[in-house]
This record gives sequence, C-alpha cells and structure tokens, in this order.
Amino acid sequence: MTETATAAGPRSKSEQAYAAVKARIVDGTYSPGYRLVLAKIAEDLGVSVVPVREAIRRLEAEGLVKFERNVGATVSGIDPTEYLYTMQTLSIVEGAATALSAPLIGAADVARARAVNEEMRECLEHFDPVRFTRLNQDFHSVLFEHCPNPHILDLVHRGWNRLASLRSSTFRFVPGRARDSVDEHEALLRLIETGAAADEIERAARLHRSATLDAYLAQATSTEQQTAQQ
Amino acid sequence: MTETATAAGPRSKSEQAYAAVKARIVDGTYSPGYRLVLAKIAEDLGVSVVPVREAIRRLEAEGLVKFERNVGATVSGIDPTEYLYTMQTLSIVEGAATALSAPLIGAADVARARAVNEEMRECLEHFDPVRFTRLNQDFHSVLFEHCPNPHILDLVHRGWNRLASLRSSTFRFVPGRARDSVDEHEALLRLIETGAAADEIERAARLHRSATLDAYLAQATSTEQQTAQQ
DNA sequence: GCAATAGTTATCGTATACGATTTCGTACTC
DNA sequence: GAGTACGAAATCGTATACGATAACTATTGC
Repeated sequence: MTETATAAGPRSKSEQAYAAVKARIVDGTYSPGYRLVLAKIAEDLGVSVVPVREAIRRLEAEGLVKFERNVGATVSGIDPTEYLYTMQTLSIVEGAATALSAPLIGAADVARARAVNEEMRECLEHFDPVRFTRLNQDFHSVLFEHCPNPHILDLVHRGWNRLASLRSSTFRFVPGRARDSVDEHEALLRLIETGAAADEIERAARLHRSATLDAYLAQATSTEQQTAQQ
Repeated sequence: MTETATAAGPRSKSEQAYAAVKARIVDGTYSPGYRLVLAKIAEDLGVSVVPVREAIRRLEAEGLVKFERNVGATVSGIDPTEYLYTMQTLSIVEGAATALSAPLIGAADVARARAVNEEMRECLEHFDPVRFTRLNQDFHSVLFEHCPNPHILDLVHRGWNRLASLRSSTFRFVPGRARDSVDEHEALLRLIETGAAADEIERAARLHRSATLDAYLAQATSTEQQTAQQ
C-alpha cells in the first residue's frame, strides 16, 4: 500500500522479488544483519536467481541492504552513524515535502491528522509504542502525501523505509520524547490551518525530526556504549 | 580511457557497465531519448547482457534512464516538468549540503572557489557557456564536497548528474542569468567567510538555484514551444 | 487508397549452467 | 596448544539459451 503509483500491469518477477524482499525488510521479518542468500530467496519465491539479484541491487540502491562483492547481501545494519545520517537527511527532505504539501492540505486532511494524533496521545497512556510508531507514520503521511514533487516524496519514503527496517532493533522509542512529539504535531497542524508561510512550516517540520534525533543521541550518549562497532 | 580507475579493487562487469553507460550519458554521448539496447551495449563493452541489464536498472533508479517493460530503456528525456522537479529537489539538498559543509570550509577552499568564480566571470566576456557550466560545477563542488553527511552528498551528486545529462539538449544557458549567478556566488563566499549562520547560508544557496530555475521557466514561458514532444 | 490483420523480426525477461571467489573446517607443523 | 596451509563447500558473477512480448512489415479486404 505504500507503493508509488503502481500502474497495475503484470509485474515482472524481478519486481515481485523486489517487493517481497522489501516488505520483509520493512516489516522486520528480515532484521538488520540478516544474511540474504540469493539462491535461498529465489527458491522461496519460486523464481531463479537472476531477478532476485536484480531486486537485491535495487534495495541496495535504496540503502536497505548492504552488498559485498563475492560475499553476499545483508540487511543494512544499525550503525548509529547511519542512523544519524538518515535522520538528518529525512529532516531535510521531509521538511521540504511538508512545506510543499501545506498549501494543498485541506480541512479534512487536518481533521484526519488530528484524529490520528489524538490516538497517539492515548497510546502514551497505555504505553503502546508499536501502535504509536505506526500512527506516527500515518500522521506524517497526511502531511506530505500531497507533495507535488514526486522526487522529494520518493526520498521521504526511502527515509521512512530505512527507519522502519531499524524499528525492531535497538533504536526504540525514547520515552520522554513521545509526549513532546505529539504536542509538536498539534503545533504543526495549527501552522498549516492558519496558512503559515512555507518557511515556517518547513522549519517546524524539520525541528520536529531533529528533536527526535537529539533525544536519541542524548539517550545513546548517556548509555555510552558502542553496541554496534563493526 | 574513459575509465578513471579509482584505486579500487577489481570491479565487476556490472560495475564496469554501469560506469561506462553512466559516463556516456553524463558526457552527452548518449543524449536524451537515445535508445539503449542491451545486446548492443553488451557487445560494445565485451560482456553479456546480464550485467548490462543490471547497470541499466541502477541508472534507472538514479533517474538517468527510463525503462519500460518488454520495450527497453532510453536515456531520460527533457520533460520540463522533470526538470522542475529535479531543480527543486536539488535546491533543497544542495542548500542543505552547502550549509552543513560551511563550517568545514577553510580559507584555502574559499580562495579556490573564488578563483573559479573569477574564471566564470571571464567566460561571460568571451561567451563560453560550455566552460562556464563546467566551472560552475567546480565552484559548487568546493562548497558541498566537505558535507559530512554522505547521504545528502549522494543526493546532490545525483541531481547534478541528471542535469548534466540534459546539458546538451534544449536546457541551455539562460544568458541574462549567468551574470547574476556569478554575483550570487561571490555573496555566498562572503557568507561562508564571515561564518554566517547555517540557516542563512542554506537560504542563500537554495535561492541561488531557485533563481536559475525561475530564469529557465521565464524563458520557457516566453518561448512557449514544446520542442521535444516524443 | 486506407484500415485491419496476420506474419516476421527485434528485443526483453528469466532459467540454467558453470567458472570464480570467498569462507569454513580440518589436518599438519612448530 | 596456537598458528598456518590446504581442501571442500557455499555462494556469488556472468555467459548462454530460449520463451515471451512488443514493434514492425507486408498483405488482404474494402
């Protein structure tokens, strides 16, 4: 359902393989570090290795897998540095996407986003981080789905996919951060409703993500362990 | 001779093919609309079609070629809409890259960039748009090459590659724009030298590219012809 | 003369096969 | 017992082959 404009035609086997493996990475079936053996995946999917190889290379281009010559592919890891890069990039492209979308966001969209945000608030009460995370994506989707520039939208999706692939690993919910996040969402909606300048919306959206990154970094620093040094 | 062996290990044939075809697209040997026949390229490069196919798909992911199932690949076209998307995206990621690089740019770098910019000014006198364009890339390379976030840097490079592939087509030099561009370069250097805030540098860099886009759009509107409708 | 259709050709998509490279386990030496 | 050398297994990388699909061409009917 996150596919970008599927033209509904008969998909080639390489596309099937791409979609299948991508889905497994994003939903956590293949978690970071998982070894992707071409022959095995090919057998699972009932195709030969050639289209699988092509699919893997596409996923590599998106940063979801790491490919080493004559060695093989693994699901991209949880290196904190990579996390920082991804979040920083996402803050930029997502900020832009949100700002570009803003003029196209209608009252109905805002209402929908607000409803999602209130659900998120409830998740805070019952401590349901899994649901919270999913709702968070829904919320932001409303904000940037109207982005008129498909290139930027694609970059946003890529960033989210990378984050999704890390979700089930050490990069978790930073407790104190969630409540602030919900409040920032509400503030963002207000800006959009009142037709604030694009600059301002972009800045707010970008800071929203930067704050999440900072919260993570603060936590990581306090923990002060190099969990993944490889 | 086109290959610039970058001190890496033995490249796979798919990588050779990727680099070779990419180079031909970027340097204009294969101009937009050019039909990329797998078998033909394979023969030219002395490899089989499988690695060529993989290379083409990678180039597709970068937006340099367009691939249609059971039909074939062509070098991505010059659709004005795509141009707009690319420039807009580039203005965002390049602005960010420049801002992130700024604190890392030393006096020597600024001097180098300034020298390049003065050369560009000379090109205006002798009307040498080809050289101007190349120098322009050199100038901006100095600004963002220190970008500490490789993801963002990669996005910038992709954008430049796409523009390069269009260079030899109808998207040309907009005469009145070039002089302003050189002045904006100088202003950018001043901001960097004086250690201006990242926000300010980002804004300036972004506007610099937006202005180029606007100049093109103004020209395109006045021309008002759909030159390439195919 | 033009449109529709059938046959031909060109090109892609993928399966299979095999050589190349790496990795892992085992035996041997010091 | 530790380290090294060798060999076997696993896996990747690419060539080749062939079926599938779309583009092209010639022929037929009107």
